Amino acid sequence: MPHQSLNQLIRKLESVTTLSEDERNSILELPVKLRDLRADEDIVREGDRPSQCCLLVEGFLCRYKMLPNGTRTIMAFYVPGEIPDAHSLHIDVMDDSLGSVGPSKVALIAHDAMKQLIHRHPGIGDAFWRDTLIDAAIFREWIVNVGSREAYSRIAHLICEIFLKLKAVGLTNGTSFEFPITQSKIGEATGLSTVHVNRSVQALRADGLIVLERGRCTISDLERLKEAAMFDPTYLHLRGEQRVAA
Amino acid sequence: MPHQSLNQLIRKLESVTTLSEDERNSILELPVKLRDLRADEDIVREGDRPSQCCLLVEGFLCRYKMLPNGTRTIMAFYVPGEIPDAHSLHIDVMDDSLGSVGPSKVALIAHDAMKQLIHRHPGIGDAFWRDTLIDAAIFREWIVNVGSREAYSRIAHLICEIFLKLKAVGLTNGTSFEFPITQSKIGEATGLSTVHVNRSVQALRADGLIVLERGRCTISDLERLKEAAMFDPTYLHLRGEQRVAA
DNA sequence: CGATCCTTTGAGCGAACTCAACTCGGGTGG
DNA sequence: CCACCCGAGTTGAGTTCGCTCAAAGGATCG
Repeated sequence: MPHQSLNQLIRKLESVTTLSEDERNSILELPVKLRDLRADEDIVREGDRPSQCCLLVEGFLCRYKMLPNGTRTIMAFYVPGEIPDAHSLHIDVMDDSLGSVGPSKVALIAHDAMKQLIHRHPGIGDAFWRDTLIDAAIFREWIVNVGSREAYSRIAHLICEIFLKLKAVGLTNGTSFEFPITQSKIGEATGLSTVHVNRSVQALRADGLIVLERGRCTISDLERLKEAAMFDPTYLHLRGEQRVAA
Repeated sequence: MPHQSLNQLIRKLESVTTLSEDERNSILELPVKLRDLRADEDIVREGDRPSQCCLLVEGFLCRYKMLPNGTRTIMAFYVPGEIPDAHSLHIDVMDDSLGSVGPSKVALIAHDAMKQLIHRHPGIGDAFWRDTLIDAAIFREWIVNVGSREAYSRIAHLICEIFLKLKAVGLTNGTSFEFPITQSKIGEATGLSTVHVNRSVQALRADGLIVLERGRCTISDLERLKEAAMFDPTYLHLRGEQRVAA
């Protein structure tokens, strides 16, 4: 029996491409191994040579690097349906680490199974590639974010992005959504100190843009939040319906 | 007669993968159209839907975005042999722009020709993918750079990276190399003001790490420069020989 | 031989940082 | 069941890194 987690993957891929009935079925036949993660648990680490991919089913993951001076930089957050280490199919050594943000569930898929699937369905391979390229576009936007926006906008931008990513896979409730990212992690992702993140979040709240509480975020005024973030959704390369909503 | 520019492409691909005799020959048969660029000329812009790829032959290119407030962020520099917009084969709309840094030469290759080449030689397709994935790894490292390093280290890191990229394709002369990037562009790439770049560069010079003059850079003490940059070359995914040198 | 772009220098300012302490809520073990 | 503890959030005060504004030297090139 196909695991339900694979539906998440299908929904994700369909947020960026079109899949045929046949392709959907083949995805559902992938053999997966479920794994529960506590908060802040690593899945793969810098230097590893993984032989399987990791499909996120529940919770959030993050990609990060440590500098020799001890600072951690988060370079990406992932939401259910994504396969953050799909690139390990082509590049052997990990140059960064992948860990859970809060408690999460992942489905592990052997590289061999992935390769067979892609070989039998080049269209699915294209979908993965498209997704990987979008990931790269997101990295680029993050360079802009940490490099050129002020604290207030950086955080606003991060929230806009996560909202749209979640919305694309149907995990939002109006403008409210799960948000297990602590302020200290927001800091590691935006290049700001925890203290300054806190003050900026308070400013965003005071301006009536967001409600941010333990584990959950609600956007009070999406238009003004996007404006504050100088947010342009082009880089997410969403398909028609999703794009309009952005 | 194959254009000499294609040898550059081969050298580049061979810095990250292995090519067969046959594959090399097919690359040399690609039809290219040469184009000369003045400094700061755009090749493709945000919103474009290119129908050709751009192989850099001479000079430097950069990838950048403009924010509504007028600031420009540079997200990557490219050196001869690279095809910065190879991803346009799979993603239709550009979400950023590509322009020359100094006067440069590029070879334009139609998407159709690229697709045929890749179709006939899946190994070359893999090489392009591998290269694209390395590009993504470089974006991630740039997030770390602008997000977590201080000005002095950021600039040192940028210089280490460009040095190794040039070295991988044989465009260095000892530790000296072409460097057409102005201080104001270093600023746009590191998220620093021109003035502060200048002062940091002076500090790097004073510490005896680099000699940076109009159009050329020489590294005086690579070890100490790497240390100052907290530079770890893993993310460049160079092959054996290159890696050792790093 | 101006015109222009790049680099350099000075001075004052401000965004974000560090350090330190205190609050709050949830979980755990005695 | 309560006491404690720990992680997350919050607040204050002083500091610093990097910014802005402004102007003055070099290159380089029609």
